[in-house]
Amino acid sequence: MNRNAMTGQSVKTPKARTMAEIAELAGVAESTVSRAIAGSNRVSVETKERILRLIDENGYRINSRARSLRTQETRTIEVVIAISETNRQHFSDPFFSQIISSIGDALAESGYDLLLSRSQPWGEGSHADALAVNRADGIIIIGQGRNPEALNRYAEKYRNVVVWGAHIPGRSYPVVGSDNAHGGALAGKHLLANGRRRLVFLGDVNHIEVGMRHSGLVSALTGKGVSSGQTLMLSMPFDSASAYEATLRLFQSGVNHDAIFAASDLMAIAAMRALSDLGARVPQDVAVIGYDDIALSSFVSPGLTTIRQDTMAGGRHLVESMLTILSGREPSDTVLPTDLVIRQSCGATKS
Amino acid sequence: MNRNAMTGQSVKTPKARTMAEIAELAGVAESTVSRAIAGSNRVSVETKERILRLIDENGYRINSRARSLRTQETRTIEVVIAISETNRQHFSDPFFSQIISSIGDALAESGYDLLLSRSQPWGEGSHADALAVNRADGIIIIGQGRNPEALNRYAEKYRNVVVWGAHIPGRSYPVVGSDNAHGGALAGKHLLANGRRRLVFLGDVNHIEVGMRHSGLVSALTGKGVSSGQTLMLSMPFDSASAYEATLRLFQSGVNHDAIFAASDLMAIAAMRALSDLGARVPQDVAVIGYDDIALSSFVSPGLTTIRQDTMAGGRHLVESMLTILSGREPSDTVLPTDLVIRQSCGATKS
DNA sequence: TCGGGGAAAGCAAGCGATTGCGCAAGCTGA
DNA sequence: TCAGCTTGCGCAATCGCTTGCTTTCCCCGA
Repeated sequence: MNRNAMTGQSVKTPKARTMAEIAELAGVAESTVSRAIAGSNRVSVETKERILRLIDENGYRINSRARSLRTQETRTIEVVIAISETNRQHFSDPFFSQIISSIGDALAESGYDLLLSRSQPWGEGSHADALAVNRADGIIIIGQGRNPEALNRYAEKYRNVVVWGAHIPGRSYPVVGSDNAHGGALAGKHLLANGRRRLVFLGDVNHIEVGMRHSGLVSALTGKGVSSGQTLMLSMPFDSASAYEATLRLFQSGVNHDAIFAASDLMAIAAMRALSDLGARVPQDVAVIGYDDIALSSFVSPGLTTIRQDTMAGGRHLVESMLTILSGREPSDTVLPTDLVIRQSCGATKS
Repeated sequence: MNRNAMTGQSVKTPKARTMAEIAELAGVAESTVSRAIAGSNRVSVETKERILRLIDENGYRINSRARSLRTQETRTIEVVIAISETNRQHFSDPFFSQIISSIGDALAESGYDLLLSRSQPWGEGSHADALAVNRADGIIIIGQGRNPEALNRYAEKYRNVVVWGAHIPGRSYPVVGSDNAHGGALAGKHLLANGRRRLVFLGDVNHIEVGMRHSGLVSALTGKGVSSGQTLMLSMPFDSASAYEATLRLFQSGVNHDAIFAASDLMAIAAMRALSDLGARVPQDVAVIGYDDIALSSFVSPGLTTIRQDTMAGGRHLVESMLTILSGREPSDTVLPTDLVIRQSCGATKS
């Protein structure tokens, strides 16, 4: 540590911690300091400069708790990621980072701070819930998790809740989410168009959004000469390792499926690796299609064909909805389009 | 929106917003409510239960600003990611998510909130800096960025700053970081051991940590029969697209390098894709080694050999250092070990 | 000379919680 | 019966800042 060992003093110690101390140093009242900081023109230029200089010299910073207690706004939005243990979708899934990143950008533009939380206030700890600290102006929840009812009750109790997820009927909160059923259908049609008939779906269908992707897939397949028996649904957590192992086991067992639709790009990439380890070629032997379109998907080999979710737009819309609520108006739901992004992992044919 | 359209009432409106209102409802004083919430045994069990029930019924939540103003602790740590535009390392790089995730875990264990920030308070806006809002008990900074001097000045002025990055001599803050020079050397030795002699380094050497990886590489090569002229250093931003294009251009131009050392796994994966697009085989024609060991690296094909940084330990140490400072003790620096993780992208020989 | 008016700064209330201290009621034992 | 203790709760100050309302001072015109 280099804390000015020469003098033995900590050079970091600010001399003034409160506005009152700055006022004292400047020989003015607290209110004048407050106005100087706010840039009020009710303070003379000289006084203002003197005060700002003292603030700088002393490394003084406004106490945001006191400030927001007085002004009645925290200018903070809490963002919580609904990751359950059984779910196992890891926080470091780039899908989350992307959406958090875009939320962060949108919030910053509006002058809001982002409080990142990993606990789920609507969870079982109802007591902790009741006493939960009211630390933000609103809460943006990413994912409805596996307990949408509890989330629903939570949103009914507290206002200022906005959710990324599926447009569940009867919910009590505004939702921003992409059209999962359509995404699933797109994937199904693309696989069909490339001559695939014996499909595998990889993902936890109890996760609402994933379930909708699956049913979208199924609906695209019906009446197209694909018997439902030909489509295999492998329910599993949301992580790479599960996808890798499931794929490995499935294809080792000698089945002859010719396509995999994974609930996330991360899972799709892991599945491709499993196929490669088994000596199966992608896309010649097995086509693979993912979901999300994370940045990396264009840089794996073969490039991953996938269903794109516009996370950037998603983040922006979530923040927009929140600001709408905070301003007292009625927010609306948003359905983001899902697009097919064709790369190489399904063959190059356009659907 | 489903706000109880039947009755026209918003069922969400809590009836009591402050402790005083709860006290009123319960027929007790505010102090009693406060003690009931805190679980003080100076309140009778019946009163306590009555109060807690009212709290629950009314959806009351403590105002954390008022609370922390009084108690003098915010229980919040700000985490800022030092991403500059020129740098272009994107927030959604899993390296960041991993470290933020582990910081979040460690903070949660200690009862702290995580305020995620993307602006750099030590940046050029010195005026904004002086007036910066003091919203957290401390600040954890990920990466020293490209302006370590400004960061140094900032840390000199304010206390409670902990940084992930390189152990720069003369810095005024505690650092947690991995041994980049050693990591670079490990990569160099591994490539040499696999018979590679004409290396390419991909990364922005003005980024301090990357620079140290590069010099570690160079030092491992000297005296090993590799003339420095044989090693190419390609300075570029921290993102996949740059790495892809640089690799494509380099190998299209007909050079015959036989190994790539990339400053991050994301870049390495993009480089592999470029090689694959050019028809070069990894590892037979060109070996590729990355840096970070993100989860995905074991799921790309071929598996990416890389230098592992222990981000989990990193997050924990960062939080530990911060708590040490907050408790008034002297924090110490941490150097995390870097390990070689051998997969397939350099050939399978152990070094 | 004096009053009006405007600029600059101060006073003090109050945001919503915590907490040391004080007080009343009830119980115990002498 | 009453001092003394325990139990349960209320009073009021306080955290650091913002802001409506005054106050002070100075300049200027009548």
